[in-house]
Amino acid sequence: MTEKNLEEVLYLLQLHYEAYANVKAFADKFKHPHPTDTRGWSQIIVSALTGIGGYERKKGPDLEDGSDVKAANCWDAIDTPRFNGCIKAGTQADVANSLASLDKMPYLFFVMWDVTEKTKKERCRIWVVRTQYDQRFRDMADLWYRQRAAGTIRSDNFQLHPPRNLDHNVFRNNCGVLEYPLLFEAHASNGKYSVKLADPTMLTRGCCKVIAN
DNA sequence: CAGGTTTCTTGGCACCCTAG
DNA sequence: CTAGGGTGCCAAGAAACCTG
Repeated sequence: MTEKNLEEVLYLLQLHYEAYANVKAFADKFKHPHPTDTRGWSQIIVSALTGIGGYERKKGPDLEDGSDVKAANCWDAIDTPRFNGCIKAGTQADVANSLASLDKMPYLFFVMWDVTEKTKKERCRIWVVRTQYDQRFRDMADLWYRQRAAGTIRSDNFQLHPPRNLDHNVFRNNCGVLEYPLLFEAHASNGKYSVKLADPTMLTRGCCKVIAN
């Protein structure tokens, strides 16, 4: 996460914002959803930030080192945005349905677009979980996998509820309420982004903290 | 408000067909 | 036989829909 990385990320965030802002008037006028590709933009921005390239073939992980990127966009969302399918379950992968899926993955990145709590500035935040080492996260995932194995949970969709339009870092679900390591944050003021936080130590030492169970 | 479920889109890939 | 085009199915992921 060098200055060069941050410069590139800012440029991409700016592109993303302008693409959104420019097309939104037309999306509204013709009553279509805005065509921003949250997944695609998020993956590129995470690569720009961390230097970890994409996984060239589309199936499998998102990044070349086996990491995954989850994305959610609150701008003009109809429903409550959240992170869907954060950990593998019910898929064909041989490690699906257990913590083994986390052992194969160095990082799990969460990218969310929302607005700041008080001033309502457009914002992009990126959290990172070190899936192989983060014991609090693994405990929570393990609880979910065990409830699913036991039939208490029937869904394959592991969901996390992020802090939408709120200035904190707590993601919730019934298996654990944790504070997540914030890697990056940028705000737009009058349509111009600036970096509010970029903390590369989260890639080596970040850990979730238990807020409640 | 959490979360289960459905919808919609995209890309990979196997398979089939045909022209050369 | 081989290269290339066409097609249809499957997996994945985010957003929307819905329920208690």
